[in-house]
Amino acid sequence: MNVTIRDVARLANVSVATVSRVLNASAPVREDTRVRVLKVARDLRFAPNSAARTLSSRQASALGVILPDLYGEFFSELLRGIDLEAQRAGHSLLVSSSHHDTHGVTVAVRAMRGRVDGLLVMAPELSPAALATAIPEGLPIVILNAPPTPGAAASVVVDNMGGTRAVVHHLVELGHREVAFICGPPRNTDARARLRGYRAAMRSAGLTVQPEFVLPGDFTEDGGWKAARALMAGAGKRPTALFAANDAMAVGALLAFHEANIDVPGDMSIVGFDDIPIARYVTPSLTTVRVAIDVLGGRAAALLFRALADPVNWNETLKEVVPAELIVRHSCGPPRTDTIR
Amino acid sequence: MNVTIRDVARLANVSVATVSRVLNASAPVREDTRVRVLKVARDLRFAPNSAARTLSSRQASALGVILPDLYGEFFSELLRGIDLEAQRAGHSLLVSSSHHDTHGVTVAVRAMRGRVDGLLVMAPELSPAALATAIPEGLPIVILNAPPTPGAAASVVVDNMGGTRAVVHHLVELGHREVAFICGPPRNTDARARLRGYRAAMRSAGLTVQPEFVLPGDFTEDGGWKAARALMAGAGKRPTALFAANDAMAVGALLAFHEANIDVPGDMSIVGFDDIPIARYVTPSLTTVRVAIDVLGGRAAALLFRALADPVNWNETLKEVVPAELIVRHSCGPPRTDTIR
DNA sequence: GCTCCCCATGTAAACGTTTTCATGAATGCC
DNA sequence: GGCATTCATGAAAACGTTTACATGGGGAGC
Repeated sequence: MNVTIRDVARLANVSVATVSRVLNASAPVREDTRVRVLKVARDLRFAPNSAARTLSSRQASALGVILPDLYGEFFSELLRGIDLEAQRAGHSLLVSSSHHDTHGVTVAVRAMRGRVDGLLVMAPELSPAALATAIPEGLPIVILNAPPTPGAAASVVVDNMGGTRAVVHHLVELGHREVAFICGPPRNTDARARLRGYRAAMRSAGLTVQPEFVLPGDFTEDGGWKAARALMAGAGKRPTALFAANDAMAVGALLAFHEANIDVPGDMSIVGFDDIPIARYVTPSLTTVRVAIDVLGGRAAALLFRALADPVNWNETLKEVVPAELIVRHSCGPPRTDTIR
Repeated sequence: MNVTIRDVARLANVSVATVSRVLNASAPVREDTRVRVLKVARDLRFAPNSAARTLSSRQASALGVILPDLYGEFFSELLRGIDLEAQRAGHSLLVSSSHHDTHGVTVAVRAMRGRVDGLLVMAPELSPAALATAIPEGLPIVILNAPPTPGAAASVVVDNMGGTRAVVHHLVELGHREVAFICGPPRNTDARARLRGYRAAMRSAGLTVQPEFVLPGDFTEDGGWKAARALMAGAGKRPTALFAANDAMAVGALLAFHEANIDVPGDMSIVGFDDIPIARYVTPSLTTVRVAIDVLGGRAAALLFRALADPVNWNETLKEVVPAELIVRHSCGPPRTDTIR
């Protein structure tokens, strides 16, 4: 490397200890030596070596973020929320994505060992047990969108149940009886919770869910498009409303219906989930469930900082639920009555 | 921290050097001791401390990424491309965003000192000179979407000129004479290049640009929406086509016209720039300029790795241009003729 | 059977900080 | 004016690795 604290010390005629004290304000230093050291440091464009500092002080000033993917607005919003909170605390972000299986997560976690103070892990496709084996001891961890895992300091989850209930309620109030659902990836925790919520809400509304109205999906636009096509190709009765487990799929479905000249919301009502930024800009603007994704990320980071600040008490795992609120826009309406059709 | 290489060495009855050799395969080790060490390491769930390793080997196995922001699909795509390439090389990513001014970039760069092997910097609002003062010596740097900066190993830019030329050409061929333009942030390099490209292409098509048809914008959906509103509120003649400097603004404009019952592409043609994933899913699907944003990121990372592998030759700054290709979808058509109107 | 060499391993010195402990000077107290 | 106390500073030991160098043993070549 380049210029070290030794160089600064030598040129300022002090010991390295004093330089360190000046730079970190960790102990009182006489004013004149302070300015002298500062001047030399600036002249030399000295920047402390973070690796050495981390090693010595056992403080990395960095958070690790492990994500399953980076595709789409959901993750950029999440990351944005985390970054904002981390930056406020003067921490950097170590990001690692594309980890779908236990092995991938394990490797990513290992790579972060020693360079982060804590971990934010989102691994919606891993079972809590699998996740538990992947995470190291001795490092505070906050789990995103998954139930509290043994060994984790905290977890923050979205109120999928509340959100789905609100959606189904809204559709039923509009008069819909036949509501189809596009699932997310089969092993994704959020996706499963939303499917469960949909089923439960339908049941409690006294409606039955036709098996052919539950369509497979994968959280991508293309997946939503395909599901909508499958729905249209279906032989039986067509539903009057379609509930997609996330916004990306809802947007894809919107396109499929548009291509098929099926009017939304006239002939088909569509609802999404997440309220990604683009949701209000598609036509018709998407009725969806608002999850403040950036807030979700920020909350998680804040929880992690709390665990960091007070290392004693994170044996009691705490769980936070981020609210999910129905946002009514223009992609839903009453079902067209049969007489008109 | 927890278990160190010393613990492994002691339990395996070898020296720490041997453990290191086994774990890194950096020198031949007898097979039986190798498996013994490996077994102990696994039993102890040993994970080497990255900070120590970095300090000692002067190899961080990490790349720093400095971004102006994280909002929207552009950045998540960029990050995705970078992450993919970095992961292939076994490197982690240190991400820092929200740096709009020289000071912010300087701070971010300092925080990365010693924990990364190289830097990927996107600071489109900084002048090359300002950028030059912010970047440290001795660290390979690749600049994204900005001209080569003194001190940088390489830069990769988008072919803004080619892209804008193709757009204007396409519109002119359709018969448009009055093409408005929504600018990006005034100090953003890409935004400026696109504005320049638009003006140049209009001129070479023999068309004049009316001053009131050049609208301020900020690269956000809301900015595009506002610009479109301003256009509609304008007293004079209305253009027949609108070219937005990025997709997000085009999407916002689309909404504004939809709200005002102005048919796109019937009454107004719209073009964007970037081809973010959502572009094909809005209605009408957006004609735009495809910039493979993930490829852009991947390319930049690859360039950085090249500079890393061969530290001798990056005094000759190299520049790479990512092509920009017109993608015709459904948001453009011929202008409605006056007689019909 | 002697020498040479190679191979596996150990020893110890980096790497660049922070931090504990020691030291000496200056100050305050009686 | 001597003694306790505070205060600024320096010396040196961590922190957990990697790696240059040293060392010993065993096999090959004659």
